[in-house]
Amino acid sequence: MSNIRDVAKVSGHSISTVSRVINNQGYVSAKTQQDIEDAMQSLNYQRNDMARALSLGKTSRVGIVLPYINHPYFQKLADSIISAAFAHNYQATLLQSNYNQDQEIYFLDMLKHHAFDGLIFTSRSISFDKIVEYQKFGPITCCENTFDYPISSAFTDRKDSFVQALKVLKNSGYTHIGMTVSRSENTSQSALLTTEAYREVFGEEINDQLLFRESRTMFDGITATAQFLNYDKKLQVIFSNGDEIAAGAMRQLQELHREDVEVIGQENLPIGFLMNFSTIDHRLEDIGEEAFNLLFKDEIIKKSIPSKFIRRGKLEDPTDYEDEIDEILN
Amino acid sequence: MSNIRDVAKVSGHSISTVSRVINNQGYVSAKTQQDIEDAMQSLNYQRNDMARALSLGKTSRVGIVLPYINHPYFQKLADSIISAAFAHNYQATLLQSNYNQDQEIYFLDMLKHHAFDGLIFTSRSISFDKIVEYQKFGPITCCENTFDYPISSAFTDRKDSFVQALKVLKNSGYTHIGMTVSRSENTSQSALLTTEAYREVFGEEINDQLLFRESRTMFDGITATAQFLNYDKKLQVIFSNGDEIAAGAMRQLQELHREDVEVIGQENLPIGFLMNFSTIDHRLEDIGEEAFNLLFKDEIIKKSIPSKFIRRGKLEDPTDYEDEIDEILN
DNA sequence: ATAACTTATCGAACCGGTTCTATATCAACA
DNA sequence: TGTTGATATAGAACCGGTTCGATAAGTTAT
Repeated sequence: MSNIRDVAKVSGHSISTVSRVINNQGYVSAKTQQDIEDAMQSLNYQRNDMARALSLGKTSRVGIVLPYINHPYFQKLADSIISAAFAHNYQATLLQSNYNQDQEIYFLDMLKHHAFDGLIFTSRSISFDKIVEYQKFGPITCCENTFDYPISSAFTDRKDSFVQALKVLKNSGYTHIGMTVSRSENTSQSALLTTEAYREVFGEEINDQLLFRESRTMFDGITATAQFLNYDKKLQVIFSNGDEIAAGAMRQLQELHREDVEVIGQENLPIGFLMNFSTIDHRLEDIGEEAFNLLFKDEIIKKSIPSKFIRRGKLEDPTDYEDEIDEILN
Repeated sequence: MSNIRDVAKVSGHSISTVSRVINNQGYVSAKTQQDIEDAMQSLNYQRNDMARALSLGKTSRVGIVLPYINHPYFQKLADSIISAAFAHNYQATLLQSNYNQDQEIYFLDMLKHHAFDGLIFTSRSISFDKIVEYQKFGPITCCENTFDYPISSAFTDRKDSFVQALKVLKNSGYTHIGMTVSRSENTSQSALLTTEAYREVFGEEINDQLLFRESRTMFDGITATAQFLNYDKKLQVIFSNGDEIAAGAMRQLQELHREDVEVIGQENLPIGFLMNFSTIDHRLEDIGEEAFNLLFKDEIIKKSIPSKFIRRGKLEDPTDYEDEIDEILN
């Protein structure tokens, strides 16, 4: 494998001139250009991006930290980050943490070691303080509310969107509501926000029997549905923490011939359209794109993106079917 | 930012000795070790992985070329490659091609430019010859049959699995079958294999009205279903080219109250379980893992992985529910 | 006593780029 | 005719690691 020095030698020009030819930048005469191109050709020269990265102090790569790669929520978010990165000539690498703190710190160390130009946390288990501590090694943004911490972020106001959806339910006269929430120790506290929103709208704590914790997969949706119906035969709504959980709930309701129960999911995945349940669209496409764009801004910016309640089934709004299809396919 | 030379100077030892301490390898006395660690501490030294990569000639990264990031098939495949890579201390970067040949060549050029140690094609639009041409720049594997080309690969024998599934249908007395196939110009020719399998099992060409081409999303499943039923009211089976297409078909069948029609998907995604249709599991987890492992073998290896027909609905087999859940969740 | 190892360390070369500074030529301008 | 600015090129320093070869001291075996 030949390098820039070989090309310089063979072409009879200097290294810096060869560099200028490679980068097509600066003054080079037509003849010199030709000499050098001939030399590159005959030596079968290929530039080395590793050396380039070292010299420039820039990798053109960002890391995306996510707890689970095979989870629809994070897949959708990661997709939008990757697309935004690609549009700016950056490559993106997926880093699965399993919500393991050591693993997350390992990824932060990769930033410290210049393996990436920046890091995006879609979710995390470590504290914001830890992230702040690592900011001196490179830019970091989060896809969740970072409150008073000096960390750029793009996120939806989850509590607000929960309150809105619950108000729709309340106004429609629904009172028997079961809720599923994610891992309670999750630092993003979306579990906490869910119960807070319930309290705010209905003026009381949700009954513990109608709250299903640690919900993550469609099987949790199945289990939760069974639990709710076992406790309350008059159940009217299942408010779940994700479309895949909602899908599990839908299936279980069909199994038990309780299609009268309304289901609400989150994230607006295609399955919600297929199985015809309502969902809260947290605009992950926008969040991912923003999270990338904020990475290289000089100031700390926090961008709150409004979510959208998509009503289907009995809650259905008169909406344009074509629009909805476009929405789902992006 | 301090470097290894600074550490050497401050600690009063040589660069090579510092390097040995950093890598915890080779002879270093206890006192020297301490001196150097103190110096690293006081200088807040952090190693630079870019320089390391250049010096070692190894990036510890692989690229995964896939046409669409937000497609369940490729997501599942990419997940398994990323996991396998991570287990071997490699990072993986997703490279979306949109089946654009220039884009695919751009990714091959990245391999040439040492941006990756290897490249995995989950699917492609360029010819195998082009891939062979680039092998001199680094290892490349494919997730499809590479036939006589000297390219390592992990794949399922699709035609064989199609034949098997169709035989099950034939033996059960089904004859009115609609089929959806992917983009016809797809070099992986899975579209061609589908119609070949039909011919082999039923001894005749499939009726063109019962063949839906360019099928990719659940909306294609909806459209195809409408087309099939419009042509043949006695339709019994929809044999689709993916679970998301099958899901669209299921939804449309429900809409039209034609739940009597059986649907067969491919890939064994959770949605198949949720909506209760049969599917061909092409073992993407195994294919992805193998595709990574083959990357760094010295010889060309082609690994055919048997697929599995998962019967649900009217085709259901007595299977263990628990096992199935494990399967879906991995 | 000396050969043969093991342990410990250093210096220099190397990986392959980018970029700053210096130098030189030539044309245009006053 | 000297000054200025654009064009063209070279050389060296720099980015920050790894590693080979040389040297030397201490230990063990014969």
